[in-house]
Formats: sequence, structure tokens, C-alpha cells
Amino acid sequence: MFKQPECSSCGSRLSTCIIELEPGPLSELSQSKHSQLYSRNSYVFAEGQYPRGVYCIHRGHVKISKESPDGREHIVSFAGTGDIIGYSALLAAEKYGVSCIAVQDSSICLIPSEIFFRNIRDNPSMALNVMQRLSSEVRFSHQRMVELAHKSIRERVAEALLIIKEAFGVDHDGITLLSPLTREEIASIVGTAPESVIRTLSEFKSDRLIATNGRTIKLLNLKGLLHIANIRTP
Amino acid sequence: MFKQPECSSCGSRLSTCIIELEPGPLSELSQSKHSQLYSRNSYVFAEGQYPRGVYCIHRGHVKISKESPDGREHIVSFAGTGDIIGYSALLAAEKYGVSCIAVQDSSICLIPSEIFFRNIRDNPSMALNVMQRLSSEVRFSHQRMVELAHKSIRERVAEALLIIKEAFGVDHDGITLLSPLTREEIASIVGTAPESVIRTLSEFKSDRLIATNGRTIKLLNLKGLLHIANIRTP
DNA sequence: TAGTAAACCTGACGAATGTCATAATATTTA
DNA sequence: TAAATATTATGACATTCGTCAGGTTTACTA
Repeated sequence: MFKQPECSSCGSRLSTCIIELEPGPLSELSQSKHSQLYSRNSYVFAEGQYPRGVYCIHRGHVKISKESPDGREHIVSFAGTGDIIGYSALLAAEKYGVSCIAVQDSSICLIPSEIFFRNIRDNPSMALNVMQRLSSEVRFSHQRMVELAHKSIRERVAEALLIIKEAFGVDHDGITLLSPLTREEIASIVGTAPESVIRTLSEFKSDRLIATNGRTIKLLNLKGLLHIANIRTP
Repeated sequence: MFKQPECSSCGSRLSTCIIELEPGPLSELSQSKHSQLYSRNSYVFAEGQYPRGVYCIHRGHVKISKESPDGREHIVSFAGTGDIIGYSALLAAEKYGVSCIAVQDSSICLIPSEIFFRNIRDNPSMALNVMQRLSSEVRFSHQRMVELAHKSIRERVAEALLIIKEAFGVDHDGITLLSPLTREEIASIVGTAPESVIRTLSEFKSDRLIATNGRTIKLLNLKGLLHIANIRTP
């Protein structure tokens, strides 16, 4: 087994609810966690399993997805370095309603249930932090629901590119998406067939909104994509 | 102003996170809340406003909805007697991302922010209760996202009828939906045009799955609707 | 690095669904 | 209760989108 990271010196901790912990509980958490490497496409947890804790992404990216009744995948959201995932099933005390799959080689720590529950019970700040994150997820989900219900494929593909940019970031050039996602995975964000995604991306290419080279995509005209995606300016 | 209800003797309280309060804090909450009557189609709160607390439904039903970029309404969920609404915006400290509109004449209490925050901070059980509810909302939203992304209109209309049954219940006969929703509102659940809903309901009527009389709908064949809705049996 | 599998891309076609128009009916309100 | 209004209902048509088939390119793996 490889070297377990130390939470106190982990930068990823600072963007999570674990930032609220005092040195004592933090050290306890650090010792009781289990760190593991996941290669692309390997499951961190799967729909239907019972949660055994929450997962903290030390390095890498995962997709949170759910199987549709006809067996196709739908990607609900992404998470990356410094995100904690798997709250909801644990807190609701139910089986996972979603799967978590690494989209890049990732290093992820499992924080056991007891430790997590003890800390949110004893530390009101951490509890509030968790509530804020859950609230943000609720708000994001509502947003996505409306988009899936009312936007065209073209709008949703443009939006998917923006979601990918947000989740994976861009290269030094500022326009090349750092995403390993296939067209089929993009289709799973949009909620459509891969062919429809490919066709739409071809349109975007003709309109000089993007450039593609194999799997990699460059966003040439961000403003244009925002406009097509029909994003509400708040 | 009409008589303010007393929380300690309010049955609705028992199904909410307020059940966790001790008599002292409960009495304080009861005195600081504001109760109000809302008639059908009046706003409890609107997208874009800043939250001033959470709302506890003493009696009645509301829809939680969100405007799509093209100005159409999408109904995200329903809440009724004994539900608390408006957590997420308050906790995330943002403007409401959704509107709450009474679909029946309703009596609803506003619990001011300070009181709510003080109680979730001082009472870990109540905090945990709130987290559980938020978690359930997240799970429900994920479910809806997948359905909106991958199910046909026919499937979603069948499902909408089941959602309405769940939210509003049925008459003594066990099959007549106690819902005041128009076809347009059902369309706002499904994410489609009213005409498509009406057409689909006509099909269901031909297939003896439902019967309609003006706005009222009877569910004649629940099993058939479940089958069409393509519900995963857990 | 070569071979193989997977992913990308385009065309053709049909089914599903959105839109507009218009009539009939139910619901609301004066 | 009657008139006014909103809602329900159906038809016709255009458009979007899903599906199948095929050829090409890319990416993985031995």
C-alpha cells in the first residue's frame, strides 16, 4: 500500500467542511481515514451499495452519475480535488442513489461514517458547512432540472462545455479543455445520444465557436457559447 | 389579523425538524413566528428575493417552481401540511433560486432567520434533521434530473400523475386526485407543452388508465400507470 | 510500435414532440 | 345565476431528435 496522506498538511482539506476541525479531531480523522488510488473508469462507489463513510478527493476528478431506467448513464455532476462526496446517502441513511466513477487517475480518502457523524454532531460549524454544501447541491440540481426540461439539445451541449470548463479547467492557453471525457460522456451530461452531441459540436466548429482535435476541445468563443447556452445573467 | 397558531399544539410541527426542539426554544419560536393566509396562486416567496427565514406549512399546499430562460414555469416539487420550505437559499445565503406559490388556500408560518439559525446551532439533533431533509431533496432532484433527461413525454406524464397523487392524496373513493392543478401546471411538472399533456391524458383515457371530468382526474389503473412511468422497483 | 478496439463522424430516415389555429367546455367572478 | 374568462380538447404541420448503418480516425494495449 502507498503512503497515506496526512490531513493536517493536505491542501485539499481547506476547501472542504473538514477545515472546521480542531487539531485534535483532525488528527483522529487523519488516522482513521483510508486513502486509495482509483484509475480512470473505476468505481469509487456504486448505486445501490450502502455507504460506509464520505469520500474526500485528494487529487483527481470523478463523475457522479445515475443509471436511467433504460440502462443509459446520466451524469449528474462532477467533483474534483478538494471536494467531498457521498454526504447525501450517508445522511439520509439509504443506499447510494448515484455512482461515483473516477474519470482520471485519482487519489481519494474514505472518512468512516462514525468519524464523520461524530464530528458534525460535536462541531456546529462543520455541521453548518455541510448544510451549506447540501443547499448548494439542491440549488444546482434545481437549475439542471429546469435546463433538462426546457432547453434544446443545442443549448444543452453549449452548456455542457461550460460545465466541463468549470469542472476540469483549461490548459495554459486558457481555451483547451482539460477533460478526458468522451463524446458519449458529454451526451450523458446533456441527456441525449452521442450522435446528437457530435453533430452539434460539428455545428459549433463550423461557427468557429470551438475547435476539436480528437477528444480535445478548444473553446474559441466563450461569449458565443454562453449566449447559445442561454445562461441567465444574475 | 387572524389568530396565530400555537406551535406546541400544532400537529404539523411533528413531521418537521421542529420536533427536535425542547419546550423552551419551542415557546420562543412560537412567539417569534409570523403566520399568514395565502390564497391560490399567491406567492409565499419569489425567485430573486432574499430569504428572511424558513416557512412552515400549517395547512395547505404549495408548488416550488423555477422560471426557465424562455420564461416558462417549471415545477420542481410540491410541499404540503407539515413541510418546511426555503432551507436551501437561507443556508446557502443566497437569493431564492425558486419561487413558492400556494396552489390551495394555505396557512403558512414564517420562522425568522435568527431563530432558525440559533436552533440548528444549539441543537445537533435539529441540525441533523435538517441535513437529512436536504439530503432527501438532493436525492429526489437527482432522480428527477434523470427522468427529465431520458424519459419520454408519455412516461413523464404517467409519473406526474403519481407525483400528484403523492403530494395531494386522493378522495375517499381512493382514486380521485385531490389536486387543483391545471393541465398547464401538469405540463410544468413534465417539462412540456400543455397540448402534449392533454393529448397524453386522452391516450390514457382511451386505455382506461384514467378518467377525467374537467380538471379532476381519477386513477383507474395505478399498476398500469406505474408500468408506463417506468419506475424502478427498488 | 504495431495491431486492435474504441471512439469519432456523417448521412438517411422515421417517430416524437412543439407550435399554431380553432372549437368546445368548464370555471370563475360580477 | 349568467356572462366573461380561462381551460380543455383536437387537428394539421414543421421541426427536432433518436436510431441505424457505414466508414474513418483516434487511442489504448500488448
